[in-house]
Amino acid sequence: MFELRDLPSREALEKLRERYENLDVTAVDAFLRLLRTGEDAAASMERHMAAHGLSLRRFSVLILLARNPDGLSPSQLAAGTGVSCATMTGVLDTLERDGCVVREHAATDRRAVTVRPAPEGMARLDAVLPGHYDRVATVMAALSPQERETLTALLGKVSQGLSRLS
Amino acid sequence: MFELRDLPSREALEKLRERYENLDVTAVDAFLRLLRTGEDAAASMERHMAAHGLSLRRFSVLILLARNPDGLSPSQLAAGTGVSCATMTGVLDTLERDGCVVREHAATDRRAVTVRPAPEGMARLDAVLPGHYDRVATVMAALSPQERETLTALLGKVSQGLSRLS
DNA sequence: TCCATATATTTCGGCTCCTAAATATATCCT
DNA sequence: AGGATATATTTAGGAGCCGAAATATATGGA
Repeated sequence: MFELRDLPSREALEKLRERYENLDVTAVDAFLRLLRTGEDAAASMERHMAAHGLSLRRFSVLILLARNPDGLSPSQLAAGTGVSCATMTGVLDTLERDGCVVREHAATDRRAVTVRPAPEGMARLDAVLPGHYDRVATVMAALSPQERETLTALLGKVSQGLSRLS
Repeated sequence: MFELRDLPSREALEKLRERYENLDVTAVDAFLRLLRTGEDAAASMERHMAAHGLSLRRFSVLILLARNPDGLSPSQLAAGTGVSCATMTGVLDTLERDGCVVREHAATDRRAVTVRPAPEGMARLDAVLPGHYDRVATVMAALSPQERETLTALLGKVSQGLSRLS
């Protein structure tokens, strides 16, 4: 048993290639490592957020609202954090229940809603951010400044590659 | 509005540092790029899997079972794919309902369950894998073999950094 | 004006994810 | 043997995720 959580070895991938000849070993290796590391990074952030009554998604919403104190619409927040409008409804329900945001009907367009930050939301952000930046610094301490630049650039190329799929 | 989905610019991060002096700009930049790319890669895979009646998690379970035709326990599958046992129960419910796996009580230990692959599960794997490997190759075509090695190595360092957090 | 079409948000049903608690079975110690 | 403890899995309850359908409101043209 060795796939995914324990990433497959090069030899295992070579063997799989006998069955699936279009399998590109170095490509799959890097891709699985990316999936795994991204998942672990997100899980680690999620744990820190949970200690302060937030989730990664609610945190992202509050970050956006901190920069836009006049409020944003649910659809802007959905686009800004990468989820569907239907999902954002549920996230905002939780944030509103906890007193982190306020929903108001927009003055001009009665279909639209304006979501504004509430003091509790900004307080949670202030409570969670210093520790968050500490943790990021700790994780990235394993890489030199030059290596961080390289990593950022290579991930950018992967993002470009992903956009070619659609 | 620019955070997270549109990653913040270097200037925006410099500005944030006035407020949070422990913010390490190159670290946060690389970390956010990692979160974003990992999420996009997973979402892209998820879409491909969905076209064949699978999810990323159910796919991972089937991959593990393909290499272990004699079956694995729910807890082994949970550990192998990185979720809790409680979550694995639900994943297996779906897979069993769809005829992709079979659950049997273990002969020796009546608490334990053995999950075995069923023909439908292996058929779905065969249907999904060639296209999957094609997609991975397409995404990674943006990187040279040398760059892929570098990316894998750098992500490995990030994983090490993550393990220092706990 | 009034209807068709477009837009903003929510609701609904299904899957996934978690922790904590419940259930069933093993095992170890006296 | 019998009871405490440990292990394997499931259940319960809450959050988040989606696409599709429902609801409410705007807007543009006949």
